Amino acid sequence: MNVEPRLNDIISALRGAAHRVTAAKRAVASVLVERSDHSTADEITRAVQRLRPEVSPSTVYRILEEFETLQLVVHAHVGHGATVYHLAGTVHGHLVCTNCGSTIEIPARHFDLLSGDLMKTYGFTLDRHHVAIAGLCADCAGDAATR
Amino acid sequence: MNVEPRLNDIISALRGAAHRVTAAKRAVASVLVERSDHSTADEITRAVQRLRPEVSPSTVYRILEEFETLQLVVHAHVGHGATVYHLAGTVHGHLVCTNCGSTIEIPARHFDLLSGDLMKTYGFTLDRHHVAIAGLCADCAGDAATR
DNA sequence: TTAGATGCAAAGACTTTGCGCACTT
DNA sequence: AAGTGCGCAAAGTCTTTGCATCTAA
Repeated sequence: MNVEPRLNDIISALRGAAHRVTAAKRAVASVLVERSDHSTADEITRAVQRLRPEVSPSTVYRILEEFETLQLVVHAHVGHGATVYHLAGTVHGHLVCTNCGSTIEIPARHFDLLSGDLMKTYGFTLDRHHVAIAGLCADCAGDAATR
Repeated sequence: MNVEPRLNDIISALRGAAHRVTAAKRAVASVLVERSDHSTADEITRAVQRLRPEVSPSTVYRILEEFETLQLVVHAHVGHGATVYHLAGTVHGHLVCTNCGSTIEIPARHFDLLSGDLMKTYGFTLDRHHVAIAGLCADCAGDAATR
């Protein structure tokens, strides 16, 4: 018992919002729960299709969008690649290496200072769920230095 | 005399790197110089075509890529939309409102603390040119509060 | 002269949309 | 029974690529 609760939370949220609970939604939800990391719509689709081969990509997109409006899921844009999705609740930022493409998740508290600064200076409300910072990861920076 | 210098700088950089100087590159360069703000490839293409209608979008993409490798231009990904490009030299970050889509340019110094923090904690080298922070601009945050 | 650049058109990657049938409620 | 959700296929947006031609050096 460690993934079940979240799955049921999602189902409950759907019912609570008077949205229908379908096989496709269950499958997407279970995939999101079992993959704690970020996934592209394509990765999610392929994982869902292992459970239910008939589910189409467009359905996955529609379900992800629905889950986002219910605040069950958040997405982020990490550089060139496709949009990535993950369950809400684990609020964090992303460091994306522009060289090797790897993504590091970091706790939201790293953005506390910046957040306050931007609010004070520009009245801008930073969205901690959605932050993606580009740069070089330690490995790639090292490579560059050695090269 | 205020746009000429930068245009010539670009031409010089091309020559210095033994790259060819063509009409299309001149047109892209002059468009980049006259638009100090960010532009998508499509906007740049349309502006270029006002000068030289025969220039194709693919050429613009290729030229932008070339200019990036020469560090004359940098790009950033601002949320859902297309990649935006601007001349290098004005190092800054971007605040992108997820509600109205507006972009605010902010000086790189806002990222100094975060940058040091990420380096210390993760060995991650933040790319100040490329940072796009999502959130709500002052107007949209106000609207949300009022609504 | 000749390597590199361009224009055009086609292909690609990712995402959205239209439509009729199926399934949840 | 009623209406939402789904699968499929087509369209859309942004970007890249192949190829024959043209051009800067």
